[in-house]
Amino acid sequence: MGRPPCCDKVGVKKGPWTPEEDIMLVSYVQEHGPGNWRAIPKTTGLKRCSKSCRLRWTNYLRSGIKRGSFTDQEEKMIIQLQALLGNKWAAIASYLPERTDNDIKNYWNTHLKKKLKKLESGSGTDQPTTSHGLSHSISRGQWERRLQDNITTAKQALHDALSFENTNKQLVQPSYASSTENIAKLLKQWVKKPIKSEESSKCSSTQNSSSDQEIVPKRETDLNEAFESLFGFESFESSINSDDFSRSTSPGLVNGESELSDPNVLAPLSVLENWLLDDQGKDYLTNFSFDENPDLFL
DNA sequence: AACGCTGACAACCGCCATGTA
DNA sequence: CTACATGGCGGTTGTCAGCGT
Repeated sequence: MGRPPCCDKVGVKKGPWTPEEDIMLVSYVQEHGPGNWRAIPKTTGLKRCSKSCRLRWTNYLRSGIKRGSFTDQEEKMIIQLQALLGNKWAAIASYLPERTDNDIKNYWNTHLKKKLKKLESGSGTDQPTTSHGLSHSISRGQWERRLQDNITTAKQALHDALSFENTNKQLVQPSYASSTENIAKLLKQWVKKPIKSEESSKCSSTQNSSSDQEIVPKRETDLNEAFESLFGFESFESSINSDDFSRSTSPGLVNGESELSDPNVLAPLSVLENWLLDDQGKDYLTNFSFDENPDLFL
């Protein structure tokens, strides 16, 4: 007997989330906190399955999420961590607190994979590589130098990320404290898009006009009002336009909401951190035997 | 202008792990 | 111990905008 679906397929809406749905979800989380996703469709009337709600929240609505292009440092760190951990996107994301695993995964698949491939072919060597990005047919000296480079870069990136996390640990807040700002930001993007689909026109309850020029301002006004009434926004625009918007929230909160206040969850992948951050780690890696540590990367 | 192609990314699906009654 | 509910994760797909022809 297979597992039953997470929710009834009948009557469950799929596809892109509308601002109205986002507002419903955010208001639920504001009230009850994240978790108990199964209860959301029942209590809010949202026609989304619990899983979809959780994903929407963790990937787009929760606080501390940085959108937009990746910095060089982030990119470097992803490459290093991917080489170390493989496609463990959640683990990689735990070192990039402002990015979601989904974002990192997408970025890897769309950008970095190609970039690395290009670099690899551009180097002219075309040497086969292991799953950890190290070439099979290089001399021991070369291998060690490359290893040293990898370690140095990864150490630096990891150190930066961890110090960033640490500096923000004092600022522990409920993670949904600024999710209204997240949704406001999403909303702003949304109102810029002309209505194309039937879906979109349905979800915008008050409009039945035929041109974008009429639709957009009206929708913005309506939703703005809905927003203010829900969250008491004094200045909707100002929060949207805040440059440092995402950093002003609570970065460092990845999956859990009070995780950072829990000392027990501060050390993911501590073995890796040790060898990345301590000089002894280099020796550890050099002498490391996968045969003796079969479970480390599982 | 119309069409097809491609890239980017949001969202879904299926499986697995864990918690609980 | 077992069955079930729930959440988490990684892979994959669907959609849409931008671009070239």
